[in-house]
Amino acid sequence: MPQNTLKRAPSLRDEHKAHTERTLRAAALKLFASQGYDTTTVEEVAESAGVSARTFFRYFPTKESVLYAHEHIWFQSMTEIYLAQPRSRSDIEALSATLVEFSSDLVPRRRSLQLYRRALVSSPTLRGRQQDRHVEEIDELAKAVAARRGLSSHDEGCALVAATALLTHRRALDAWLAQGNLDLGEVISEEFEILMAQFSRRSTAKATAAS
Amino acid sequence: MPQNTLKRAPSLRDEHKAHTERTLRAAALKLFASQGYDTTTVEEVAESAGVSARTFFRYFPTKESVLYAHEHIWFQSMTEIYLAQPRSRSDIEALSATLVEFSSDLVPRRRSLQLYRRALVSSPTLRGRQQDRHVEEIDELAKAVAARRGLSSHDEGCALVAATALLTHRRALDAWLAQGNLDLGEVISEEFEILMAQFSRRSTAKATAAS
DNA sequence: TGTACATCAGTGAACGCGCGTTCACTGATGTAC
DNA sequence: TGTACATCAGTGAACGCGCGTTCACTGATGTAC
Repeated sequence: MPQNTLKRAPSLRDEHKAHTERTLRAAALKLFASQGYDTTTVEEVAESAGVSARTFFRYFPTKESVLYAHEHIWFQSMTEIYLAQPRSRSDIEALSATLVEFSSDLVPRRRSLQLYRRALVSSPTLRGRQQDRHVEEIDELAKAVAARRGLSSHDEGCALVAATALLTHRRALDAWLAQGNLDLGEVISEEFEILMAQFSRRSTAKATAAS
Repeated sequence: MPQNTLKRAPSLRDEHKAHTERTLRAAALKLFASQGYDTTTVEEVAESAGVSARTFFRYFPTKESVLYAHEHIWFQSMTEIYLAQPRSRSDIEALSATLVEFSSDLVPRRRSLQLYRRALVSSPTLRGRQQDRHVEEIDELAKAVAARRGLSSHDEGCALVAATALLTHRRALDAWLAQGNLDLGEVISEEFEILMAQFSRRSTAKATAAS
């Protein structure tokens, strides 16, 4: 009973297990990206990782789940950065700054993000799950915005700001993944500039009229 | 060969066919909403419509497709309303007005929209497809925004405006469907007010500081 | 260090399930005369 | 109006496919002594 599961030297078995899991994840990501998610069978992924299909399901309850790990961690740390932004910044400015700051965590993961993106394009099912994560993220971020504003619960305004910011972030991310050698921080920053410019249209309209 | 498929008095056969299709659509929507999409089989839908499963696939190539018909029409007519907005309005204002104006087309469809919403909640697959339609809509709307601005092709600004507006519209629609007796036009109008208020945060911040 | 037993990662085979297809057919509706 | 044939909506049965589960097993790693 005093099984001591908390800390233990990683035994040979444990290491082997971890290795199998990593290999399966890598094989899945690679195949899903290159062949398409729906057209790749679990059988193929398992084979490519050198194990049987049966073993795949010992590691992952579903075909999808092989793609998702520690997705919540990044979001939590992003929220912390947001709440540490100086009060002088507006919500949108603070969000922009947060996401720019956070971009350094994303840059090293570029290759995996690209593969994941490709898998996403290939499969409506996957896009459904992605959509669900977005909804969760909007909700969490809305709470953070509310907290920064000193509200006890998040109102529609907070939700709209959160949703718009994440939308903008995603577009920036897509552009960065699609193009060659861009600085992610800059891309995000510019994307937010464009967004904000849309809401001071009147001045732009004037400028157009004046020209 | 002169088959004359264009116009013809709807024969008994044709009417029967149309009736079967409508019955299948209605049965599917009802069952998907009440039992969940993924947990309802094509078999059940067919049975509920009084035909065999085999017949279902004569009408619809996939289980999903039973839910979708004339989705493109509404969007096109919305675009027309948008382009007819007075030039004095900013893009966002024009979009808000357009969607408010268009809401009268949505009100009579409330019941079906509600059922569809419920089906959507039950299934990631369906949300994936929904997401895809959103992407298409953003793209089409972005073109309209570009046209109104006098641009030949749509830039990132147009896309962001379109995406944000549709996001706002969807949130308003959700609220309207969830709640009791609201006026859809008003809900949309208010939602856009809230959105625009988020981007003049500085004044709000001042107000907060002054209090 | 060595032996005996326990645990547990990995496996093969068979199965259930629901989507979607293929084949061969029935019977009602439509059409030609 | 009536008869003979053509068309076509609907069907049952069998099948392929891939996800995910269940069962009974093997063999390597870990542990107790």
